Amino acid sequence: MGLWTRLRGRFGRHGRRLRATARERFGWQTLRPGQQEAMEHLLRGRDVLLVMPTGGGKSAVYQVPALLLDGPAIVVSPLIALQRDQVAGLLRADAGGAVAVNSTSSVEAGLEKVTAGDAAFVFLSPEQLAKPDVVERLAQVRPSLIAIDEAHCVSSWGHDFRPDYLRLGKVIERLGHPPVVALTATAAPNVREEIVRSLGLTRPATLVRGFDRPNLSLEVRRFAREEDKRRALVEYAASREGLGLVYVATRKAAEEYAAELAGRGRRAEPYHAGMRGAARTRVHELFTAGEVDTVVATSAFGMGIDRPDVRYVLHAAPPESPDAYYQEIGRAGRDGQPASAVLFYRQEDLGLRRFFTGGRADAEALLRVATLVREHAGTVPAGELAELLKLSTSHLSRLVNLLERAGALTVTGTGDLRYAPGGPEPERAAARAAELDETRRRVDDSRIDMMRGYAETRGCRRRFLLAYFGEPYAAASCGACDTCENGDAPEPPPPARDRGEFPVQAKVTHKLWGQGTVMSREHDRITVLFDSVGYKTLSLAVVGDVLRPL
DNA sequence: CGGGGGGATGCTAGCATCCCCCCGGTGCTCTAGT
Repeated sequence: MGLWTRLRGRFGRHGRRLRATARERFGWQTLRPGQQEAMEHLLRGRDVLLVMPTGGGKSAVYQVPALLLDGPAIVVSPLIALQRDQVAGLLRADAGGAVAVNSTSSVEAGLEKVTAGDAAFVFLSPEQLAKPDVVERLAQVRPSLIAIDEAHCVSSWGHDFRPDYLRLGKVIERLGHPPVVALTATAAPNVREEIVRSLGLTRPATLVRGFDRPNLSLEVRRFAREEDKRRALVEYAASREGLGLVYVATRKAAEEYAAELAGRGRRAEPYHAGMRGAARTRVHELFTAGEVDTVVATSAFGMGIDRPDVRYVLHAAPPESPDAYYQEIGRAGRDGQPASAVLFYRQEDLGLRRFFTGGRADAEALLRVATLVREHAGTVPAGELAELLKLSTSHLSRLVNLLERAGALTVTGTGDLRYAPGGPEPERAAARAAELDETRRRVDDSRIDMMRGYAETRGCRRRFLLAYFGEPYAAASCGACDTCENGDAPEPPPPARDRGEFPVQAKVTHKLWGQGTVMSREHDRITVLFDSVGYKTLSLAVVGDVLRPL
């Protein structure tokens, strides 16, 4: 029997086994096309990147195959609250046990449960997996697969806030690289690429499902004065029926808006990371039970919330990227009924975002780390180095991540630092590391530019967003955004046969900015995503000599 | 990057203007003390 025939035979059997397992162990009567396809890839040992909206059944994609493979499934999850919810869900099913290994209970006890074979699913944060002994214990039980939940965190948090996210690639290697599935609700093409690169996924099957949300109407209201914007937003939220979310930029604003809405007789609650744990839990529960009209929150509120009937998501300030914006407005209208996403926009509000992305890696600290590790022939425990340099461990991790990418440092299996044999001189390494950091900063900045582009476009907003995510949108007008409705939207782009030199998705090269990909095309300009500087919108009239097809 | 608060100045005794400084978002983990 030829290889192809055998493969096809196994492929067919997988489908039936998967559906049977889903039905018998979890009680799911059907599997959606994207789900089953992803599961089949995993069973055949292939890595998967799955982009699917929340509520689309992403968790099922690793849960069902895990029961058909030997060994426990490792699930990387960013929040302890999410780990708890997932474990509770699995314990209700006939799923072979589940445990969360984190600081809220004994790590040792959790690991023992895993080694004893009492857990088919183990949930951990990237920080737990940064501990060599934890990874060692998990390697011994030979995991069946690894799932990275909320995989966009690799890109959005890995560089500064939670640097252990950038170390997951090494962890996957050390666990023997079983099939890996990275799951996220939204990710632009370059974010997808970064996830794949950073996790070290090999030839992953990339599945993107359910991106457009036609029931979500899009609107931007522009203001010159903060005061006017505030009044308009409160007016909107106070007069609206149904459950709503208001996203604000600061904790203070969350308190103020919530108080103002409460003053207007609404059941409104603030939510941000500065509140006590119990108060946050309370708001979360009120929201889940539908016993509140509006939650006014910073970006802290979102992951793991699951109500299908959110009728509006308002933004008192733009978030740092269309990725974040789409994620936040995506929490509205999951039931398929009409819902609204309104951005209350002032250009000045982008300033705070620019401040947040503006932080650069300390060049001097990079050099000191590189120099010290090099002088210390052999390995240096990261903890000792952090103490010596008076750096927090997370700050040091951030520097180490950059120096590692610059080819200067390696991190040993026991978590110690070593200068890479044949690596560049510390000065060159530090300079290269600073450059890598600067590139990331430029790309982050360009995402803010794209957020501004969304807010200020006179074209169809839906087409703008979908183009940003690399999703073609054929219709001339979506009919459900403010620009389409009030007739501002200009002519749709030229038809496919008149695509000119730079069609969407074409690879191009720019004299200054190097390689890029055409993301969208209007009648007179194109937006290109460059590896080195991020998104740039270029006028076709003047692009002449500097841009060429690749 | 932009907004808000506080203090000093400035022109004429109370109020405007300026400048400077500070602040701003996401969570994990480990430890010490109740």
